[in-house]
Amino acid sequence: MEPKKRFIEIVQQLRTLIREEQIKEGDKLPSERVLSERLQVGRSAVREALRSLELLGLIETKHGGGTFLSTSPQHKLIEVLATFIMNDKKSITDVHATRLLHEQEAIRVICRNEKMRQLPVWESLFIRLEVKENVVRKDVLREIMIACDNRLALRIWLQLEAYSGKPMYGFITVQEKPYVLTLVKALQLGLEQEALQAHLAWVHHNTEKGDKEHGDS
Amino acid sequence: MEPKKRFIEIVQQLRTLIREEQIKEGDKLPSERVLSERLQVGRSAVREALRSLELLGLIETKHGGGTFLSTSPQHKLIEVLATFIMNDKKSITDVHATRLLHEQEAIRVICRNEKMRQLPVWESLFIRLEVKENVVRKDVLREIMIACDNRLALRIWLQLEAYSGKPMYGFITVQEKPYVLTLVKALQLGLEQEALQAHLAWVHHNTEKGDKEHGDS
DNA sequence: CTTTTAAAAGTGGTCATACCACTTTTGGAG
DNA sequence: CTCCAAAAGTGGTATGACCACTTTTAAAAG
Repeated sequence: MEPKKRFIEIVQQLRTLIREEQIKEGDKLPSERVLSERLQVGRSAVREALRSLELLGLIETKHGGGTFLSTSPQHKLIEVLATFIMNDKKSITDVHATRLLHEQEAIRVICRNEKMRQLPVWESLFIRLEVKENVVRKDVLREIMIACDNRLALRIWLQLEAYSGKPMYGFITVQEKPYVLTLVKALQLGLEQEALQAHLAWVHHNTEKGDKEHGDS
Repeated sequence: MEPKKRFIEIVQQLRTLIREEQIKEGDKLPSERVLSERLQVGRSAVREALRSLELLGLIETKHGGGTFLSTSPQHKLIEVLATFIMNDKKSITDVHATRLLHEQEAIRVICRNEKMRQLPVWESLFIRLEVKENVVRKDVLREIMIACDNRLALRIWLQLEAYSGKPMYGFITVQEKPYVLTLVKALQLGLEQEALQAHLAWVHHNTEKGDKEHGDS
């Protein structure tokens, strides 16, 4: 085997430390200076490892505040990829297509798995939609990605989602609500084709119209 | 907008520099010291940007040799992800499932696109397989991923593939050749279901038997 | 006592320097 | 010309010093 990169080792050590220290999501990590002493490496080496984790959205850093385990992953990964290898408009298309790809597969997986279909989250979503509560688009899709139980795919999707921009953060409008309701219902019943179709129709509806609203900062 | 992270800016500057300097894949980039002077930032800042690009497989660094634009992307991304957020055996399962997901979608896209189906690469592959030439498994799948023309998905797949390990680098055996031939032929003819099925059967065949051979270092 | 506010300590961000390990280039010996 | 050792170049790491910003602390004001 080729010799491991240094910062990969440090990442592994950080992982062990986090587990031993029982550091949970949102908690503060030891400072860079403390870490460099604990791990017996220079601060610059620690920073390179932390930078990698930040790029993947696994940690968040606040200037002057500290380093924290991420709660809701904010990555920079796709942003770097996009600015670096993609020049033209095709970047947006690719991100969109790749995101859709993951969502469609998740729907397939869920439809074919009885336990996933019976998760209470679907009933909960259905009620929230029917009761005219404002539901953010992203939330529905995130639940789907979470349900299909592939943490790696979830990570990738979260990164794609964050780069998809504002439309994902908008509320579900009255016009598009039928698509979502159909999607959720079809998911519960395991109607794969219907669910896939509803999802596509929904996404298509959103991309046709240029929504500008978005929920939170 | 929130103020951009420093290393993101530097990544963009690097991109501009690479374009202006006409640096192509495989070419050497200016040294870290030169870059830090050209961009008027510290060497550590340059290194953080370069580390990000390396993590994404966009550049390769050789200790004592220099920094080069990647020809065939070498990740580290999935490795970091896997070692950090995945503890148990499920990591391997997730990587595998996610890779399959991308391959299946690529097959669907190709089958539904006439131009992609008519690419000469399929005929070429078919001949190479029939003539008993040794063909590496990874190569077939990579051609498929390339053909479907989603650079982002291709990047992600390449990273997943690299983490999938040795089986991908093995040669296609006589036993599994029928699956591959069926897959390629079905691709050309646009027989979506048959292609998907052949692909699954092939992968299943490979994961059942534990191949140890692998082609190059 | 509580509230307010300014100083101090802590932390990430950046730069500069020095040194090490390794590779590439160079130039002289044969 | 070939071969090989020295020199130069380059990435890798550690250290120290600042800066900008946040959090904590403690003194001052009410």
